[in-house]
Amino acid sequence: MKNENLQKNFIEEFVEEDLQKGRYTHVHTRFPPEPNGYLHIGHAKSICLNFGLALKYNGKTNLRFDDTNPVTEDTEYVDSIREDVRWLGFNWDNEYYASDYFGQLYEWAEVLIQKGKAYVCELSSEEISTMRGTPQIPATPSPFRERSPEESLDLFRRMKNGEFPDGSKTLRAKIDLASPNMHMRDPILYRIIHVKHHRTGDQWCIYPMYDYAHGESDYIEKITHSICTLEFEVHRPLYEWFLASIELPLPRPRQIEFARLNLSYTVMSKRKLLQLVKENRVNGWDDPRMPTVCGLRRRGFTPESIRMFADRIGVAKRENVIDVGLLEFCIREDLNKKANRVLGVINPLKVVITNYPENQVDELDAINNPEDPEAGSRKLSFGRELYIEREDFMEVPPKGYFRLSPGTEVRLRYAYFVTCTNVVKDAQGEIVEVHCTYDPASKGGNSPDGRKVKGTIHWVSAKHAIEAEIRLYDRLFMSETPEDVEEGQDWKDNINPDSLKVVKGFVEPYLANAKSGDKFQFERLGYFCVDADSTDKKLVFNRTVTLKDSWAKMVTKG
RNA sequence: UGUCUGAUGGUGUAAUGGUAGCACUUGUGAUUUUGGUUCAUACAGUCCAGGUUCGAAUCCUGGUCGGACAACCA
Repeated sequence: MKNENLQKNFIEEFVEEDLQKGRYTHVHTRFPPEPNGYLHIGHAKSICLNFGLALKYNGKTNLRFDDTNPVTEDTEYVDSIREDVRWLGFNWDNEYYASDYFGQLYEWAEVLIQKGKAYVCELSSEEISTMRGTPQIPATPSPFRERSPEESLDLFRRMKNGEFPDGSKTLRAKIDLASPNMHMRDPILYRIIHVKHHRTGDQWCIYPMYDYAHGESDYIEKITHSICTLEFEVHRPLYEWFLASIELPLPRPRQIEFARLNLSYTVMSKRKLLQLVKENRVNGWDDPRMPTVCGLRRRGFTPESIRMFADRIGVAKRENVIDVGLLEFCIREDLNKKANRVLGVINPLKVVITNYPENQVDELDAINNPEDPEAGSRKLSFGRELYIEREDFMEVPPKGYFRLSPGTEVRLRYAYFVTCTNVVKDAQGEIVEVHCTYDPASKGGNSPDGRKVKGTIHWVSAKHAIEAEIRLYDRLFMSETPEDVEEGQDWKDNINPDSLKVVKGFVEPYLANAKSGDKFQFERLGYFCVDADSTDKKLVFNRTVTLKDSWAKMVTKG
């Protein structure tokens, strides 16, 4: 941890240099989501970066909603974004909306027109597009390009006043039609959209484009470092052109780009995530298989684990694909220290302890968390009839199998040594019950004669256990790179049909009062959390992640 | 076949002209009342070719390969 903090990423180096050279006297960042979708783990990287920078350099961070397109945006998203950022553990210094600046942005647009740096264009979007040229061939000038500032100003004011229909006119910057950077070929600043805005209502019918609005919003908020993803690198000259052309006094914000997060076995684009939701491939944005912040939260991830993840993946400019295993590592790492251990059986097999008295019940001590002495201990009830994991019994065990099989002795965790004496099968030959004898002297899990057993397995008392629904989640995609597909194939062909299995299991009574969001380690199985669907009558658990399983690995390797 | 940008173990990320390090993954071993945790240990890397230099991952030249960009989206 100490080393990681000493190690500076390239953005921190820029920041320190800027501070040292006196370009800025402080650090002020912003996280600028568009309220048209839910935040995902990629946004979380950006959030940790922006807020982390402010934390590290004693600066500030704004939450700014980039709401310049009323067609796709909604307050529903504003609320979820706020909740997610807060949940991740960050508090913004100011909450702003690009729409707060529509007045100022409009005034500056007039300034640009007056300076002869912008004009009202009456070309349709198709015409603009075909006249834009290609990277090698320059654009052909709009016939309206040389129109006088006075005429443009008049038209622009009338655009604002709602005199023209959608799409009939735009305000364009007058830059460089031959620029190899397509963004400099007279980009659009304003378009006409007669749509109610989620905050400004019907006050405006012209809306600024991202390139124009973003940098000026940064300037208004006195942002020093405007951090964004790599695809905006090409936009930087434009970002700077606007600031310079309006002749805004220094200091101006500095845009710095970093490589967005890609995760193996995951799709991250908003469009694709929306499609998964719309087509019911998942159960909503907060489906525990989704890489959304709300999905991860429901899956049982902690804010700490996500911050740790953001910390470990680092920040750089090169394209990257992070192994989703790292995210799994982070949640295990965090939950290993925090989650209380419990016994739960998700694929039950009945066990009868034949030499255990019919109505006897033992109360046994169980440690809540060996990693945390403060967590204390609890009592476990033991009875004649139990459930164990079906995988923990094999009639014909392979070499190296430490668990229960005919004639072998294992430890029931915190309880007794038991030896399998008999197997009961149904007509189909399926094992329905296993009979064991127990050694009363081994109470608690140790034999006074010092004899050892290789295996320790978990169990629940049939009489005391609570039934629960267990949702076993696996990766949503079978392919490491779901978007890479053969001709004629679709990324959705890579969806894992077994990404969710719902089973009926049994858990110890200790969990009767568990609340939505509570997290536990089911010993030897994994980390589980109580799902929001859980009720007093019916417990529902989500499997967040399995434990590392070196036996399973050995088996698959053969 | 334009512009911008990048290239370090399997995956990420450091080293800013001076011993290529860290994490995850993987292998092996120890400990263990979770085949978990923890601990130890091992494998494995500078895209290529030239040049500058006592010395190059780092600087220069030329290649190669990857990514982004031609929405009235952000």
